[in-house]
Amino acid sequence: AGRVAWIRSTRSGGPSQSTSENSCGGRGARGGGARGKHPPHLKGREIGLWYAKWGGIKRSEAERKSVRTYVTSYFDGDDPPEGPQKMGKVAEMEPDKKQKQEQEEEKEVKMKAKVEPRERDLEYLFQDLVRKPALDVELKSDFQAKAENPKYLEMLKFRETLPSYGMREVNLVQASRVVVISGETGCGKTTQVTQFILDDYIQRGAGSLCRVVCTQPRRISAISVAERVAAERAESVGEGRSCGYQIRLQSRLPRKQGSVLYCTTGIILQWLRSDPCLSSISHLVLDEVHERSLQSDVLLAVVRDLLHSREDLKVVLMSATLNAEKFSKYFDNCPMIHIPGYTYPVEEYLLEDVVEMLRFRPQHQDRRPRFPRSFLQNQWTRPEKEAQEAEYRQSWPCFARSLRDRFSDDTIEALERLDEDDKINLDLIVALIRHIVMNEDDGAILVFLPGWDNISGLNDLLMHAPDPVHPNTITVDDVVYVIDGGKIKETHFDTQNNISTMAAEWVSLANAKQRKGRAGRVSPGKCYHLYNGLRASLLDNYQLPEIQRTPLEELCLQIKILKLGPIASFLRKTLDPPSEKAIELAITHLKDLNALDRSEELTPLGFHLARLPVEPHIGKMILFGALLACLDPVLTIAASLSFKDPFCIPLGKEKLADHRRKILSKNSKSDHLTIVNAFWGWEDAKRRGYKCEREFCWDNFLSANTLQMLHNMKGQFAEHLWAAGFVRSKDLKDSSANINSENEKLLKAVIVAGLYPKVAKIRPSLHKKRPMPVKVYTKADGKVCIHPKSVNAEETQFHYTWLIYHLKMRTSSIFLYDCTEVSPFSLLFFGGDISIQKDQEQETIAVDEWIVFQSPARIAHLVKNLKRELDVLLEEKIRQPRPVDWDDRGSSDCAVISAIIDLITTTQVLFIPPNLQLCDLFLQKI
DNA sequence: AATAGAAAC
Repeated sequence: AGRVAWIRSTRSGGPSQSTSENSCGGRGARGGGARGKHPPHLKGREIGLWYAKWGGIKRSEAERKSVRTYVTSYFDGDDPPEGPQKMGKVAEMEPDKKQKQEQEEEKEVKMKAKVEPRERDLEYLFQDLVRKPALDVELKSDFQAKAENPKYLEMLKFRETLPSYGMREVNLVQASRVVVISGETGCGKTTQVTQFILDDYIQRGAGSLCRVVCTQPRRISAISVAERVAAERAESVGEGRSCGYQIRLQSRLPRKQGSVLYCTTGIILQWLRSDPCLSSISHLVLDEVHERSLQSDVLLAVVRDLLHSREDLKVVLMSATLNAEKFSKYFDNCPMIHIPGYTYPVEEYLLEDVVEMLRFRPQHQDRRPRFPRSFLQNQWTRPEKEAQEAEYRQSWPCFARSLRDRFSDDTIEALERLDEDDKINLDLIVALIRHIVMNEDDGAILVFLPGWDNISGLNDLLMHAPDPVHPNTITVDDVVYVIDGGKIKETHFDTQNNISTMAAEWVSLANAKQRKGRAGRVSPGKCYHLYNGLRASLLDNYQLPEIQRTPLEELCLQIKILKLGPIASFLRKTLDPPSEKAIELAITHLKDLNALDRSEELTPLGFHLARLPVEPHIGKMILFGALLACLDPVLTIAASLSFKDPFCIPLGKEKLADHRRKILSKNSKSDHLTIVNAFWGWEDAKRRGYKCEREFCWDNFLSANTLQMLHNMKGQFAEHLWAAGFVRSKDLKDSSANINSENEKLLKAVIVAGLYPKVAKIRPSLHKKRPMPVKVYTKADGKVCIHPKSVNAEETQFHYTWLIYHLKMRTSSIFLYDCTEVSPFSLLFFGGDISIQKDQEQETIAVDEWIVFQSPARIAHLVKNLKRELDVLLEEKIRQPRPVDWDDRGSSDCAVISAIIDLITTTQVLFIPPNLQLCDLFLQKI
């Protein structure tokens, strides 16, 4: 033994990886241009509808109109299928206004109707699984030919050793509409079940009737499983083959009939928008349902309803063994198949065993006076956890007594001491690693720790340890020893205080089992759990499902656009529904955002927000970026907020990385603009060649992979905006969409437009001589902290007293993870409702009665009027998406928007009373 | 003065 590595614990227990192979064009397989082919921006059902109209199928005028209306619900206008409407046509379209209005009304009706009869008539267009006898024959003979293929046979020899292989005869999948297959990692169910289904059809000469889609929770697994399956079939992945994959922005699609597609769960949820019956799928296999991801829980609920209308659809749920029954019950006690897993035996040890074996005696970590445990504990402990802790403390004396006949008194005392401290004892882990290195056989050691601070701490300890044990890279197959720290970081959503939280919690039994399994992949192994027997007996079987731990805004919009019925009644149908309070909070929030109206229907804004693959706030920012012609940088910010920022902070280089970020911020006092600067820098470096790119990333602690992913996501957003009619070109660099892209103040205003009301107030430090960090407050939480990773964390000088942020989370305190300093004007024009007050000789203007500025009433009224005009204009733009015509300075849109942009851009301070110049500016612009 | 993980036609 001599190698050790740790990984941040995750629900799935695996080290995180991300791929972002170049996928410019992701869906590029569909080249446009060829005459008679659908335009490339159409997707799913829209393609079918396009062919229905343009592909020569004859239909009556009335039907044609209805089809068109459906399409126009997103692709507004009567333009030729080559692209979105051209601006030059606007004038000619004027007389059509009345017709447009009718279409609007018809759309309303359609959005409310659950199943539109005419839509059902069109269903056959998507019923792609029409039997093709020639294909059946071809597939069958191909399959028979494989029996001679040495590569295939060699693979088959391996496949036959998998536990799953034994179940290929059990054709319950065909006999029952829903089946739960349970089995542990390594039994091969993910790769084999899909193939058994497909090969069964092929052998029966019905290959063309089979299209298996298998969902995966992670992008990485969708790709690697697809590649594995293709290899087992002695094929390559993709085009025209029997196996392929699709993930966001990247796909290698197999032939449509007689094939297996591996995709991420989100892809299927997107498919449902254009094809609510999944009519082209014969078999839907949902893998890893036991992980209880938000998306898989939602898809389960959708599929359960779908089974009423799709009598021919077969559904397979694949789960770990522990809770397979729960899924069977959810699907009307459907049959279950269990596949025994084969792994090498792993010996398990609990904390008492480890302490006794090492004769470990904890040192007091420091000389701090010891506070009672209850005081040290997180002050926001949830009630369930509180009850569990009470039970633990109550049972401890009895448990300690039971240890006496097997363990020494010193060990029991050590256990009590370890218990006083809520933290993971790193000295114990070092001692255990040393023990394994000295006394056990060779093999890699994998340590599960809940967070960065433990990892960094253990790294330091090991680097300075006298024995030659240093962290190293290991592979899955190297692992023989697993040290399970027993904790896992979990986010929750605290509905009481309306805030997301993250804290280290005890693992679940499922987590512990998964971690243990890592030790027995290639040989017998050992697993050391760093919690005692009493704790082990109190662990939950599973973590709470994600749907109960997360804010629900985005999901609510999805439910609306998928027309799954009233939000609350749909959510109540899920396997473990979220609390009524959480649902209510999300709906209220969406109403405040003007995404839902009073009867919980999508507003025009809500409709566009639901179509964009981002959270509603970020979606709003994207729309404003398009309308205010600063598209490119705003898309960078949006992509980064909805994925992750591109910065890396390597162990031990935190200070340097902070410093480089600060330089990239160019004194903008904005994390968001820092990302924009980094992205532009990267694009520039990339243009100068691969070496420059690498150097730029290295120097600035940037991840090229993440940047590439952000780039691809930006392209996807731009495509959406173009398809919806908000911009003229698909190209996000198009000059008409970027007139204001260099305008820092306007960019900040657009960030406000998107993220409002996530606002914090800065209270400048009063020490004029010695600059002190500022104090920051929010309306709902009182004092909060700027996260140390933010470029504003140590900032002492601000121009304004307001910050806008996106992510706020309660960990050790409440942190704003990202923020941008913003001006009063941006809050006035892009924030909430304005009110004007006059009390005690003081005239003020306030946004949502919290953000208050002093202002002469005359100016306040001007601001309020201008804001009202802006709101009307923006609403109109969103209801009928059209790019702003920046060339026509006389048009009313241009005048109002230009006035506001001028104000935001040119005015340093709002109130220099009495500011005649400012008034003139208003009057002139209005 | 601190950084669980995953995901979108």
